Amino acid sequence: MSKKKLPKLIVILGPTATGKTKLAVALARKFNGEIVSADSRQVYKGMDIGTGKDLSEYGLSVMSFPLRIVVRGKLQRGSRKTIPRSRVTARDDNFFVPYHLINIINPNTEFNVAKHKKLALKEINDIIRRGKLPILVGGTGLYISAITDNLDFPAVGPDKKTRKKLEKLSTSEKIKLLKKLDPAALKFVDVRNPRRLDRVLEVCLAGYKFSELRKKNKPLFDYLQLGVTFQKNILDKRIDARVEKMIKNGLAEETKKIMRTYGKNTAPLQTIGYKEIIDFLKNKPGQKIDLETINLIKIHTHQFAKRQMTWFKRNKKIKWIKNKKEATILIKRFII
RNA sequence: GGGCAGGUGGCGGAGUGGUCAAUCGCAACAGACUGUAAAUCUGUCGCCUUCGGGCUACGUAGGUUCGAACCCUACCCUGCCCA
Repeated sequence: MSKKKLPKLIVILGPTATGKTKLAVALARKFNGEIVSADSRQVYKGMDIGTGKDLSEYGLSVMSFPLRIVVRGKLQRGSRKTIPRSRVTARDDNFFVPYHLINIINPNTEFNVAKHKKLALKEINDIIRRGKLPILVGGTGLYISAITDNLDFPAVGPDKKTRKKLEKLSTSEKIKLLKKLDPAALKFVDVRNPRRLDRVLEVCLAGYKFSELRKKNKPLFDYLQLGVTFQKNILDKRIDARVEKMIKNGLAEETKKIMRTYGKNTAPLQTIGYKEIIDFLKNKPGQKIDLETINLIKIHTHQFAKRQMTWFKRNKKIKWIKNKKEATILIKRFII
């Protein structure tokens, strides 16, 4: 019952290329909402094409207002005629929807779940304070879970020094060390995954027990999770079309630009779409992206979408919806 | 027409008489996931199975051998070179 007292939060999730943004924007318009992104890559400035940012989906900003006006139902571009303001109406199905946590940092800035959780919480609470409905939208399962499950992150952040030290140890030495520092963690930590093992040791070496720190807290929101997806073969086709579009829109140029300004080893460039292009350019600098590379991007995105679904599938609270109508019905019922 | 190289599991590609249902990579399928998560990692991967094993397989057809993907013969196909 106390759950009813919690502020309401809508979550729109699903694998890549399913039209989450479009749906979320439409729902935001309908329910007076604002969007908070839960996407680990769209936070980066300049990574637009490859992360499928599609900022135009959010509608007309105040700035672009004079360029697209509707007069008697007809759209006029850059009309030079002075139209009395009273006669100008923005297309009321296309007004701007505020979004948050997109384009917030440069690619050379470190980012992670804990940071995202902190920022997202702030944005969500601000939206609630403004009397609007927060809509969390994205495909990064962990980031969403951090908010909905109110994951408790250990006080120790990434530490370069300990990571350097750990580099020198072999896996078996690391396991031995963990056995000594936090034997309970051995039960659930995937020691074959170096990244996981290192992180756990990082926490333990800072004087904590990873097995005790890692827990879920009481929920902060009364949330409704809506999932959008497609049958695998259809989703793959959507992905393919999207990749083609990205290439046409200049993904290669975008990649080069980031490489130039931040260096090709910038962490966020380890993103599907960018990394394949970097590999290609390494072998054939200056050449036009070939079919093989485009195909690789498609395949890697298919695999990514599958991984996303693996994550979402075990979350039984997600209500998988087919369209905006179903979403609307569920939200109406939820926000009463 | 002649010479050379080669035909192996969905693809690439090892193997060159027994320990080969066949290393490995890719794809595919399934899964894990608490500070890199579009990342990272794990399992399965000829067919059947009561999980002991059984069956069919390395271009095709024969042969040698106790035993062949591996040796021999013929044929078919592919690539390169010479006509």
